[in-house]
Amino acid sequence: MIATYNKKKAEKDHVPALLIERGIRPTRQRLVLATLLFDGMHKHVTAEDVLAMVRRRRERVSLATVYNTLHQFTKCGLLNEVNVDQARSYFDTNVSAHYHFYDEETGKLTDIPLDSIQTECLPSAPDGRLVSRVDVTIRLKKKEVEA
Amino acid sequence: MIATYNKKKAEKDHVPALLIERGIRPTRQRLVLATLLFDGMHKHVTAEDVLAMVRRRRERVSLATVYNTLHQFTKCGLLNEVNVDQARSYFDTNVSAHYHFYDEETGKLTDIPLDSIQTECLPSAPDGRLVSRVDVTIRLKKKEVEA
DNA sequence: GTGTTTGCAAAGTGTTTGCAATTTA
DNA sequence: TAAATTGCAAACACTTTGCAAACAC
Repeated sequence: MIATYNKKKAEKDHVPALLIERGIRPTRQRLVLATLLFDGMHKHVTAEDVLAMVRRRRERVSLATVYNTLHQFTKCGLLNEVNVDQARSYFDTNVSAHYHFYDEETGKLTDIPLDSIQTECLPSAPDGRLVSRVDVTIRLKKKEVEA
Repeated sequence: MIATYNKKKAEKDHVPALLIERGIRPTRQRLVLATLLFDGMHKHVTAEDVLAMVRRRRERVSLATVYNTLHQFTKCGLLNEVNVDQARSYFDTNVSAHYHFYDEETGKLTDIPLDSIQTECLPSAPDGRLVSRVDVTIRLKKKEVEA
């Protein structure tokens, strides 16, 4: 959460560079999405969220392109996909190691800084596998008791 | 994983009791599913997996009923839903506290006993919320390097 | 110019639902 | 028999795909 991030400069320099240095062509659509997503604030977004942000800015990117681009950004490490709800995909602009609160009622995701959790004693990966990622999700429910 | 579980006895006594004591009517379909799922071996299944098991046994339960029943069983604590892949829902017959390896290539889930992981220092739930569950998934990829 | 990317609409996937017929207690 | 449950098929929500037009280098 870098509150005093210079957004204008980010748009002019960092964003195209971000794509180019990962071998992604900085097309108009990709720049729109990268500018919206990588503004210095961490976000958890769905494809529909992104489309809504695009339209709020009076830009035009199709839903198909939003999906394609989110997956490209994920593949090259600019985004993380978060699996908490089978019904929809969340993408996290915070790609550093951290975990999540997931509010089952509202569907809201919140970051938990890594140092709040102790994860030294993780078992090692079996046979010919490598650990790709460790996902920790603390699912939250209403305080009212019910099962 | 209770290898020497007496399946015949389970079918005759435990399975209907399992449903009745949770206020679920032991209909033919529910008994078929409960018998398949709660045979003493822990399983990670999708709705399609369950339907395939049903047919292998020459039983008849519709896909809609499989879904309804899996959700009922989940609601009353007989199953746990596992969120690892946005494309499909997995249900876990092991409802005790434990975590998972998820093989991103094969889609296979494997249990990790709780004591392999150290989770004392979890942050507490915010505001008016309670922790519903803590999900820990260690995602595995092929050993071959590729980002 | 040439290969890449886009947008649309159509297809696909897993899941849920409406409702008449069936089953359970 | 009254209420709950089932099965089918249609509806659904989200996501992916095929392909012609537009674009980037």
